[in-house]
Amino acid sequence: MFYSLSRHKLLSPDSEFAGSTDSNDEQGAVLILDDDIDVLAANARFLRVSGYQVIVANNARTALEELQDSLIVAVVTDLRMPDMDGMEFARAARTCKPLVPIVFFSAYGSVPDVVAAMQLGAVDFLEKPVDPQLLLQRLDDICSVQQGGVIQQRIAFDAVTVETPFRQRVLAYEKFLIETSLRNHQGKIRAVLKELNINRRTLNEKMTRLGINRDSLS
Amino acid sequence: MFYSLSRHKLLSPDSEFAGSTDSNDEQGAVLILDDDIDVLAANARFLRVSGYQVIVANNARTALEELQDSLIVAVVTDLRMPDMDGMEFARAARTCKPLVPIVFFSAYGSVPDVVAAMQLGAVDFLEKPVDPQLLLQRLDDICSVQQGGVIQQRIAFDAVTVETPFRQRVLAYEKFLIETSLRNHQGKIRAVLKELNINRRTLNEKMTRLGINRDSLS
DNA sequence: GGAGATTCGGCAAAAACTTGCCAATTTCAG
DNA sequence: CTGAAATTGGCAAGTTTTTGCCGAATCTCC
Repeated sequence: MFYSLSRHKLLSPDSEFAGSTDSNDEQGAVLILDDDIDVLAANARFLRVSGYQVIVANNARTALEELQDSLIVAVVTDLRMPDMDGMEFARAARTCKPLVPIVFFSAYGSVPDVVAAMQLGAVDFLEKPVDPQLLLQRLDDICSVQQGGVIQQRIAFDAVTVETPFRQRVLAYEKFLIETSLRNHQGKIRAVLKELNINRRTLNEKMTRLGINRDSLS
Repeated sequence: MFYSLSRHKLLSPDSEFAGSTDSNDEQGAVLILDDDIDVLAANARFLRVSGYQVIVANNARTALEELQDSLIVAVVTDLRMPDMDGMEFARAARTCKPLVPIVFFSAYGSVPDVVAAMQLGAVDFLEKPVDPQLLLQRLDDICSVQQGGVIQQRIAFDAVTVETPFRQRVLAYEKFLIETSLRNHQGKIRAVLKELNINRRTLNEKMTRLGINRDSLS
């Protein structure tokens, strides 16, 4: 349904995957989105002091641009905002970076809000005012490629795998694994080889067959 | 880490998967757990009238037994309960049926509660008093193998696939797909063949290689 | 500008996987 | 208990995938 497979060639639409960084490699930044500039600044400062690269935005549009242009490993966003709210933003963010972990926070989060956010693939939902320590904790979790990150990936991956025959599902999964690994290592084949523990020649072959392009991964 | 792979033989510990039914096949029941017998009865009646098979339980222990013994396609549980609460119950349920979709409901659900439930893989979280129509709606969604169900499956599947080399991940995924399909069709190879659109002989081979046993799937 | 590291892809042998055919077993409804 | 339907597995031919080897094209860091 999403892949037209002709023997050896897997033609796919362009897919977009982003993953958490691999700790010891060079890292990307955390994107914080909040329309309240004071809160925004405070949180950003705290995270910076704690060792994170931080990019701030006080409106969804700017945030989406940053997401597009910069290497973002996690997004923290307010839920209530004028114009585009956190949920809409997250939806938009998902289309360009299906895997980026998103943490919501809100002062008036209702149960349905939280459910919706989580179903959208949020990693967590914090209550405002945000406890900096807690936020930090969550980000650390995320960056260690744990829990949320995984669920995140799944959701993006699932979009491809419902109602598709076995072969194609497996191929899509292989593609997903390789692309994710590539992202996690900024396109370094060497690192992917090591992480996936796979023969170099085989990886090349698969990439060709699955139509994976080392460069086209933002 | 979970699989010791020796060339052609994938020796695995026993794995447990359960999935939503495949609509037109014979169906399982919905398990409702609530310590308030009146509410329990009301909801059960409503769902029965709406065409569902319903099994009720007013404590977690009984519910777990039912989950073990009966074919349950979805679980609806209260969050606050004496003894074992909904969260604990869900955790226990996950160990024996990692994939069964669980819907929570609670009168006093706080944001952290909801987050925890969703991270545990809940499909939804409804507020009490539960709107019967809404619950029905949700169950219909679940039974059509949509959203939640998928996320559910992923979570269970993930437990196996973090930090494992490529080959094994792919094999584990194949195994997962086959086992899931088997479950969804009560072990009918015929149906699996059709659903996965795979050669009969190939399926047999894979099952042998992956150590899948048609029977050992509760 | 150049040496060493990294990545790519052609080729061909080896290994692994898929599948049709056929017969044996098992399951299930009467 | 009996026959049809469902499921399995041995074999062998046909395909696809995996890999080692080698040389070429790039990239990276003095």
